[in-house]
Amino acid sequence: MFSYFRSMRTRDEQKVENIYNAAITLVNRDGFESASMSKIAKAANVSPATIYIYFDNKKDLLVKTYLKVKKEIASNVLTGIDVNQSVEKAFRSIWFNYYNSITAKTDYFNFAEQFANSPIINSVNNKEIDAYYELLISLFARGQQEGIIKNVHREILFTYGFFPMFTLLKMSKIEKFDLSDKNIDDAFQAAWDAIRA
Amino acid sequence: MFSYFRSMRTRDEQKVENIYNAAITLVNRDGFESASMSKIAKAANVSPATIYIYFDNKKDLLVKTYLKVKKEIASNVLTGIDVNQSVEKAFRSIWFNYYNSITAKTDYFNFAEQFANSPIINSVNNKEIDAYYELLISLFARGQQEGIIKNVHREILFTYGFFPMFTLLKMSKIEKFDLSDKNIDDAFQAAWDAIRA
Amino acid sequence: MFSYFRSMRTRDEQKVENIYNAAITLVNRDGFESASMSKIAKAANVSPATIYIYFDNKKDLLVKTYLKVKKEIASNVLTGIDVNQSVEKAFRSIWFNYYNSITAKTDYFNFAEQFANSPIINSVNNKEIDAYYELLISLFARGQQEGIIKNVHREILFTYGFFPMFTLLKMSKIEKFDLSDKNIDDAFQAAWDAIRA
Amino acid sequence: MFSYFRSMRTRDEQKVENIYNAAITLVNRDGFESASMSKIAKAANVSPATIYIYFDNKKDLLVKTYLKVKKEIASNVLTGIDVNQSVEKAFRSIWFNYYNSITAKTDYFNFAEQFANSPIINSVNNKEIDAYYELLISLFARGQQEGIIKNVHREILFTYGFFPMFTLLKMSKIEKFDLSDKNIDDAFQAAWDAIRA
DNA sequence: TATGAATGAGTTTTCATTCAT
DNA sequence: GATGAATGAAAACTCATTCAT
Repeated sequence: MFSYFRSMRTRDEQKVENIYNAAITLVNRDGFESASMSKIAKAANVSPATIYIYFDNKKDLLVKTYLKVKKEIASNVLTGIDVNQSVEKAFRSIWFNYYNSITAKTDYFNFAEQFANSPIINSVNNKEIDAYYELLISLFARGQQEGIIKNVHREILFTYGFFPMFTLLKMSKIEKFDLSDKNIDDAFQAAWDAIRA
Repeated sequence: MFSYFRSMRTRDEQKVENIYNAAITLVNRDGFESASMSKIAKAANVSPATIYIYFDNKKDLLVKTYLKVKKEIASNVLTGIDVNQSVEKAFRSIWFNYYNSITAKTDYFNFAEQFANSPIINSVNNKEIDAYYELLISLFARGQQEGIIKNVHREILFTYGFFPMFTLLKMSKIEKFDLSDKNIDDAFQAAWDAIRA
Repeated sequence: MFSYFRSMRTRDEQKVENIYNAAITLVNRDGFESASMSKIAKAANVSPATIYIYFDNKKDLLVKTYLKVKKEIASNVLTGIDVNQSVEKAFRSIWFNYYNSITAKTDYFNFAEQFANSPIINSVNNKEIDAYYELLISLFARGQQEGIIKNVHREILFTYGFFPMFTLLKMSKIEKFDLSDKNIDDAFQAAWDAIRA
Repeated sequence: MFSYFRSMRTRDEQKVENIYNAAITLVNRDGFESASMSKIAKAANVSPATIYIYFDNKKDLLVKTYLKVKKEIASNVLTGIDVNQSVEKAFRSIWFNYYNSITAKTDYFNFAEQFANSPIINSVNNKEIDAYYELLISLFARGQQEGIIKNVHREILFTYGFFPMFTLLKMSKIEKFDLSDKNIDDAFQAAWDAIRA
C-alpha cells in the first residue's frame, strides 16, 4: 500500500516468467507430476521457496500456467481478424492463424494438451477461457444464418473445425504425418467440408 | 483364501484383472503419479509386492494397461464388420461401433486419452496397436480407389473420420454437449463429409 | 487375517517400543516440535517411513505416546492398593506410590507435563485416562461420607492432594528444592492438611 | 502511515507491544513452533524483518515475551498489598490478587504455563523473576517466626499456597471445574490449611 | 506365489532469517 | 527503522520398490 512511500525489494516479474517457462518445459519433458517443484525451481534459477511467494502451491502453479498458455494462444489466434469478410474467408484466416500459433509454440500446445487430458482440468473454471472465443461463436452463428455453415450444435463445429489440427500435430511428432503445405491444405479442406452446409 | 476350490491359473488371472482395473480407476481419478502402487494394490485387494510378480515396475504396469485398453477397444470396434459392403456403409458401421465402444467403456477411454497425452506415450511401441487397424487402412484404400474417399494422407482420414468423436465425448463430460441421437448423427455426417471425395 | 496361513514379515513390537522411547527422549530434550520425525526415526534406529506404518502422522504419534505414558503411570500408582484400609492410610499409600512412580520415570513425567500444557492436549479424549482414576474418586467419596475428607469439589481434592507433587519435582530439577525424606514427608503432610476435614 | 503525527518513540513501542501480543496469541493457539515468525509478523501488522529490529531471533522473542508476562502478573499480584497486616490477611489478599490477575489475563497465564513446561525454560534466568517475589518470601518468613506458618521448606509453601490455583484454572477450561465463588473460597481454604501451622 | 513390513530417496511445503531498497 | 522479496535448510510425509517369511 502506498508503496511509493516505502522502500523494499520489489516483485520480480522476470522471475515469475522464468517459473512459468520452467514449469512448461519440465512438464512437457517429464510429465505432470515428475516435474517436481524443486526441479522447476532449479530450472527457473530460483529457490523452491520463491515459487511459493507467487503461487499458493503446485496445483495453483499448474493451473495458472495453463490459463496463461490458453490465453496467449487464444489472443494470437484472434488478433487481426477482419470480422467483416465472408464467413469462409474468416474461417480460413482463423484456421491458419491457429495452426501457425500452435506450431510456433509447440511447448505451449503440448502443455495445454497434457493438462486438458489429466484430472486437474476439473479444477479449472473454463468460463474465463471461453470468453476468448466469443468472436468464433458469433462467426459460426452468422455462417448458419447465411446458410453457409451446417445447422448443427456449436461444439460439432468447433470440434471438426479446429481440433483435428491438434491430432495431426501430435501425429507429426511421432512421424506418422508430415506438415507439408499440401497436407495442411488438405486438412483445412477436410475441416471446411465437415462444417459447411 | 478358499484356495482349495480354485485352480492356481484362475486365481492369478483374476488378480491381474483386478490390478488392471484398479490402475485404470485410480489413474482416472487421481492422475498418473498420485495413483501410487500402494493405492492400486489396496484397491485391487492384493499386496504391493504382488503387483511386482506380474509387472516389472510401475511404468510397465501403466504401459501394459494402456495396451490392454487399446486392444480391447480396437477389438470391439472391428468385430463383426462385413468387409464386403460398400465403403460408406462399412465406415458407418465402424464409426458407430467405435462410438458405442468408447461410451460403453468411458473409463478405458479416459485412461487411454490421459496416457496418450502424457510423455509416457513415447515409451510405447505403437506398431502393435496399429496392426489392429489394418482393416481400416485397407477400407480407406479401397474407398480411394473407388473415388469415394478423398485422396489425402491416411492420417487425415483417421483424424477427421474418428478422433473428433473423442473430443465430443469429453465435451459431454463437462456438459458442453449432449450425446443425443441427433447430435451423434450430425457428428457422423460431419465426419463423412470431411473424408468423402 | 488368519495370519497363520500366510507368511510375511511380522509386525515388530520392539520397533514400536523404540519409537515411543525415542519420541519421549527427544521431546523432553528439544521440545515438542523440534523433535522432528527424522530425528525420532534416527534415534529409534528405523527409517522415517517406518514410523508411518505404525502411526498416522506426528500428532498421532505424540498423542499415542501421551496416552501410553499416562496409562503406565496410572497403572503403577494404583497397583497393589488395599481398598479396605482407612481413607487416610489409603491416601498415604497412593500418594507415595505416585511420588515413587514419577521419580522413577521422570522422562515419562516430563513428557506428560509438557504435553498437557501445550495446545495438542485439546485433541485428546481424557475420558480414557479418567477411567484409571475411578478408584481414587471412590476413595475420596468414602472419605467424605466418613467426615474425614473436606466436603468440597472433587477437583480441589485432586489438585491439592496430588498435583503439587509435580511442581516440587520440577523445582528439584532446577535445584530450588531437594527431594529429601523430610521434605517429602512435609509435602505429604501439607497435602493431607489441605484435603482433610 | 500518519508518521507525521506520532513521535518515533511512540510508534516503536506500539509495534513492540503488537508483536508481544501477536506472539502470545499465536503460541497459545498453535503451539510454540507452529507460531512462525511470519505469522506473528502478519498478526502484528509488521514485516517479519521488523521483528528482527527489536529481537535477536525467535528464541529471544519468546524469552522476552515470557519475562514480560511474568513481570506483569507479579506486579499485578503484589501491588497495593499492606505488608503490616496479619500474615493470614496478607496471604488472603495476595492469594485473591493472584487469582484475579490470572483469570483477567488467561492468555498471559496460558503462555507462561506452556513456556514453563517446555525445554526453553532452561534458557531463562529465573533470578530476575524471583526478585519480584521477595515480598512473599519475607511474609512467609514472618509467618514462620510467629508460629502461624508451617516450618517447612519455602518451596512447599509456594507450591501448596499458590500453584494449585493454576491447575484449577486449567480444569475449568476443560469444564471439569467451575470457578464459582464457593469453589474459589474452598480452594483458598485448602491452600491455607496446607501451609498454616 | 503371495504377503505386510521396511526403507532410502524423494515429494511438497514451511521455516527462521537475510537482502536490497 | 521498516519493508516485502528471497532463500537454504529442514520439516512432515509418500513413493516405488525390496525384504523376509
